[in-house]
Amino acid sequence: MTRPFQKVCEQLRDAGLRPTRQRMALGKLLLEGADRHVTAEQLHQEVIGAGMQVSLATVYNTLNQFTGAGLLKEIVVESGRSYFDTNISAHHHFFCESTGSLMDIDAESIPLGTIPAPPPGTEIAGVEVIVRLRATK
Amino acid sequence: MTRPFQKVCEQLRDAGLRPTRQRMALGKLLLEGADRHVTAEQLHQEVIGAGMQVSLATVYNTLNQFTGAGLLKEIVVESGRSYFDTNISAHHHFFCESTGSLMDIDAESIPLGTIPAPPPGTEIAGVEVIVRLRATK
DNA sequence: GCAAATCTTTCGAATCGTTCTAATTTTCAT
DNA sequence: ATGAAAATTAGAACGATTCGAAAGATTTGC
Repeated sequence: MTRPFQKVCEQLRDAGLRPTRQRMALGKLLLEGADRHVTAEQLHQEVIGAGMQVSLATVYNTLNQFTGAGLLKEIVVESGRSYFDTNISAHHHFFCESTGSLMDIDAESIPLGTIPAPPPGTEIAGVEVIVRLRATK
Repeated sequence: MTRPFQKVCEQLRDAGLRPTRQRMALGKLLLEGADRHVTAEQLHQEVIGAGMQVSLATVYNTLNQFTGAGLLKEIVVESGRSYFDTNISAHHHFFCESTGSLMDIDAESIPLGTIPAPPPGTEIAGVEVIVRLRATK
């Protein structure tokens, strides 16, 4: 039997992040199990609810570190709120403004034609498609 | 000779907005001339610099009203900062994270394949593509 | 093993962009 | 002109995020 959270631990080490108690706690919530979209506040509630002692500032720090290390993707769909996506493969999103919910769209589901050449001195870092939804009345 | 700002005035009336002094001042900056991307703070500086007396709160109110009336589009590319685009036709954007600058991409330049059907109870309100750029070193 | 050096976490305060509030001023139809 | 309705204002309030300094861990050299 392998140790339970060995994988998370390795992911952190590979990313150059020490496997501290709070990073492991957040890593367990984010890096195992199904893909999810979380805000810092949601994740803080969740980790507190699990009986772990982690400050909101550390949740922010950790989300930013994970994102910098490529373990998460940040998604910006509303000014004033950041979502973090545990699905780091290239893909797109539905965003429902009325409910604030995000849903993944596979990259292949929206074939993109050629992207225009970027301006001189820049290169393309990523292409994201957001399909905004409204509730039908 | 036609009166200079008649067109802006009509646009406001058509949108159901009274052509007040400050809305006219902002309308002149936004609704005539070339397409542009502005933040509330930038626009406030600009209108103040032009010698007009307009509060920041009014700039925010007006940007939101113009957006609601379809005279502007709001673009979200960074959490914590909203851009407003005077180009209201369907189109996409380059966004350079290092400089914070936005550039338009014609809708035809990025042909989108079929968009997956939206979840039940929702309909597509819009599709936006953001091509994120980084500076080449 | 142990202590020094380094990295992390923490909490509260600070900051940012934005919205709200209540009072004043402007606009428009009469 | 007059009065009702709408708009503007300054500043307070707000939520999300970041900062800063001190306290707490972890690693490294010995």
